[in-house]
Amino acid sequence: MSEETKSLNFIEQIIEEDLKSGKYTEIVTRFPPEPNGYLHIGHAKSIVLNFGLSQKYGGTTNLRFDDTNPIVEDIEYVESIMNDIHWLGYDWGGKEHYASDYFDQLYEFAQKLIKKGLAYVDDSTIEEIKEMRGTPTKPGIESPYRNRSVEENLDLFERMKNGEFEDGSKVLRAKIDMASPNMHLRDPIMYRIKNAFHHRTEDKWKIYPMYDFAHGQSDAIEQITHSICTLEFETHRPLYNWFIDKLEIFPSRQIEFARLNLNYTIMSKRKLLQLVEEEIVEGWNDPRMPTISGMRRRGYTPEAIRNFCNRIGVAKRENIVDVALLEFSVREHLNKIALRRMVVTEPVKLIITNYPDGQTEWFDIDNNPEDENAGTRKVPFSKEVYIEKSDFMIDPPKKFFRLGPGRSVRLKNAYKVTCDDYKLDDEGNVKEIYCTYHPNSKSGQPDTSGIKVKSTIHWVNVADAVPIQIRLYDRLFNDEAPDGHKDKDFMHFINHDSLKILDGYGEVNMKDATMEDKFQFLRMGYFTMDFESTADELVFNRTVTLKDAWAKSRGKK
RNA sequence: UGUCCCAUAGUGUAACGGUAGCACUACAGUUUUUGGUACUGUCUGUCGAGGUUCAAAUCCUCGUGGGACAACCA
Repeated sequence: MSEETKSLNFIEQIIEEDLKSGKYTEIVTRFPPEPNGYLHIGHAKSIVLNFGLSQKYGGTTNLRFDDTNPIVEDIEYVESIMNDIHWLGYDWGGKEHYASDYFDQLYEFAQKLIKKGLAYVDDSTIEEIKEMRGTPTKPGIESPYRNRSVEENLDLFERMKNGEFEDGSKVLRAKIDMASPNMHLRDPIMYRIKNAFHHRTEDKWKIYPMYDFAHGQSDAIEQITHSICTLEFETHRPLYNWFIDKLEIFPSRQIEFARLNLNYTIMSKRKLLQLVEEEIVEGWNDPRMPTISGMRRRGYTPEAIRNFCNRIGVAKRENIVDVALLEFSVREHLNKIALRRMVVTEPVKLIITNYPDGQTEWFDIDNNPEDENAGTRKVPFSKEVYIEKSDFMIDPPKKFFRLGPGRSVRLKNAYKVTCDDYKLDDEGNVKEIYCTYHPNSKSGQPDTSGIKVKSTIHWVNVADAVPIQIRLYDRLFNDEAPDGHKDKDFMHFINHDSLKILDGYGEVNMKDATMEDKFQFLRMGYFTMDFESTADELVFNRTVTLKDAWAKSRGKK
């Protein structure tokens, strides 16, 4: 709430001016997805922007499905989209809108333009229209059908609607300027004939409006004050305004901002679909996908995604945001809410030779040192525990703080132990580690052992260890800009080691985990329970690693 | 040989004619029973050339670089 933190993006500035000048007393924004695919993190930016604006300034945000192309759209997508938006924490007042709700109104708008002599039916083929349009540097030429009479146009247009003509045989065009330097003003197509089944209007319509003759008009009908879209629609704006002007409808204002790009990530719906179809990933909700559903399954929280979207800002310049910022945003949130648990991902058995056979101690351990309200849990400890394979080295370098022959370490919340010996299996891997423990180093009590340790490691009691499948996800692409190469396809940069599955053990409390619970597996990262978990084996997805100075310094060598 | 948009540390984003700041990253250090967290510090920036002005990241001109536009897609 402090004054000095007030720094507005350019859209907020526009809105504040409109509010201050009295142009509007409250604002109406909209989020207008086409129901032809799943939402991804790029959509999240738009959602957070639009809903955030109406929350901040007072007003509403409509959810409107831009369903003007029945060929590619489906009810399945409208449901997933609504689900994702709700999960992100936004609500659209219970009633979603559809461009298809306005088809009758749009038809009347078109008739109005025809009557004004500003629209005409064109019988040219798709190729002819393309040919006559010219190029950005060469003016187009006018269609021979351009000067039909109002009566003829009205009649033809009605017959188009009635289904008298074949797909592609006619279109309705706005009569503007075939020589305009803006291609979108060269008599843009308003309606095309499609004998297709629409998921909502079913067989009612044989003609469907194009984006340019549906979007702005829908905005006007809903009295959207600020219609926020991405940069590629910039050149559509003159047409958007032309229709408002000629139709004399509510003057929504289109404002464009730069879409989100993330390094090591692709955002194109088409390419994401390819990953799904070629089974590079398991589906739209694969935890490696940048889709909302994928990130949810990966363990991201709505808060983290919202914070990320607010942090990246809104501007008009092209940008490529570092995924590190996304990862920071989840860690930041998960650090505060995730319960700590001890889970060993690559188990090696550690046997405490001087610990009494058959004895078990139960320690009270904090669920989350960052949150005193998180309470404690009881964790058993006895003679045999599992520790992480990577926490022991036969011949450790001097910067290695963990266990090795003759070295000591603290078992988290338990005792300090000193390694006396180890045993290898047939392949030369460490199979068992033998230690003595120091009873007077018991956690929570004055430590009189005199033993110095350089690190504390996590462990899991063997007797009641819970088998856990651990899915470690890495980035899907090895290249920072997988779709930014002219000579190489993005598929060339697929990281084929993006999923590693391990079978580990969790402390006894892991039995109580339920779907989508968030944990920090101590020293390993943040994890969430996957819906593929069964009674026999719990499955956990790694959302993100902890920052790991040790791993990083090793990686450099 | 078009029209439109854009240009600030490595990345993202502020500064609206008056001290170039914030976050992330990277690197150092302090604390730590997580090599986590927290905290401290360091490195690094106004695309170029002119002009206007007491004063320019900001306004103007010209360059340079990047992007969008030629679906009966959105």
